[in-house]
Amino acid sequence: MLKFDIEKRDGLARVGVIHTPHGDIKTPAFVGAATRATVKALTMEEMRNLGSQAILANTYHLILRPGAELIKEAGGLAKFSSWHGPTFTDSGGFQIFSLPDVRISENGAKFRSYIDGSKFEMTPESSMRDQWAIGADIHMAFDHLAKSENYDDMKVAMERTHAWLDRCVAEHERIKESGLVPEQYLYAVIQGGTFNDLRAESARYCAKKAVDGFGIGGVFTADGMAGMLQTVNSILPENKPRHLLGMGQEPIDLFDGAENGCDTFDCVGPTRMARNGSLYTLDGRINIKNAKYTHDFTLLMPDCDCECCKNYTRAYLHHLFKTDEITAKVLASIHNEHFVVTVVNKIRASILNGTFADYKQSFLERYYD
RNA sequence: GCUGGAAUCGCGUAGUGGCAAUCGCAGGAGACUGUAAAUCUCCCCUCUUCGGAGUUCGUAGGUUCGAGUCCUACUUCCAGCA
Repeated sequence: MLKFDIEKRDGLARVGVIHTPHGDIKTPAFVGAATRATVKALTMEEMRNLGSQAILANTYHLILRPGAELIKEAGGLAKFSSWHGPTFTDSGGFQIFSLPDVRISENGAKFRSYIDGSKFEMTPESSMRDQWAIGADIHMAFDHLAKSENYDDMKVAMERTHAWLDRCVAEHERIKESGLVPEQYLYAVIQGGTFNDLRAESARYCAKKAVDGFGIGGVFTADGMAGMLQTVNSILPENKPRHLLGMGQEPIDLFDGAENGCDTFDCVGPTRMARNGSLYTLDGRINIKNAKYTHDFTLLMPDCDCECCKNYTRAYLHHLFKTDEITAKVLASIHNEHFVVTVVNKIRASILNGTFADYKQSFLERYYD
């Protein structure tokens, strides 16, 4: 069982430590999205320097290239990527269900590689085997995402996710008992969309399973998220960590998530925003490509102690983006990733010292005007 | 000096008798939440009450119902020959 210590609680919110074979994660924590075993535009050294505690890679992308077995041969995801710290893998369910030509059955999903057209089939069992081969500390169960926000589609997706969870747990246990691999852990994934009754049902179902933690999936908008998380996290057992899948582009998601009992987050938003020139500041996101920054010789965000903000002006960053220099994306990614990691770290500190509500209010008021 | 060729929105281009007129770049703005995202969308002659309205394709004439497209002259540029 994955060891998770809770140091302090404040309502549903909690401060804790997840002890993984590759090190501790002080929670709440923002986990870097390293889909193809890299955080786009950043080296692992830069990720460490900006304060990241863990990364999350994607099983779907990695089985297409370079293949799960190659990562196993390299000694696992942490060693292969030189991250060396705690790692997660997402199951690939999210990607597969967004593919145009995918054939889904009770057994799993059939699809073709977008790289060379070769045929693939992903099942709960294959996802578990691939995740064990990739060797992240924490795996996500292979889940089924609904085709629409429609209630009936959501219910079908949730029920299939539950059926697949049982198969994931069985396969996970089977591999674990073979005793031939290092310690790895499994999170169940909760579905149910925007429907609280389905979310509650999904949480109750997953809560009973022999898993090490929970991923909360299928959230596409912050609307209603806080209430949904209250429902789900009130049901889930307290002593296991909860990961909010894919949310964290908007700072309010991080506050709402932590406040309502989520321990870790991952999101591609910060680095994608960065590559597209949208940079976080305490006063909201700015588009550094805008003409008004041409002569702005102030630092990007003076209150920030990342490598970008300690050294470079807005005018310089503007210039790098306008000339499409690679360093534009590097510096912007360092900043945005540091920004969200730091926000969550400060949320942690504020829960510890009892100032969370004040911190949340003052941050959000300034950020969103 | 002669002979050919070319002049189209900031730049480069498409357009050879019937759309303010193609595409790219540059420029302006927006989007992005478990990443097939170094991506995508919109605007980009002028004015606009966003329905339209006006003025355009080196300059000046001409032919034609109609000209960026045909004819003449001029101007500028390019190539070749002197």
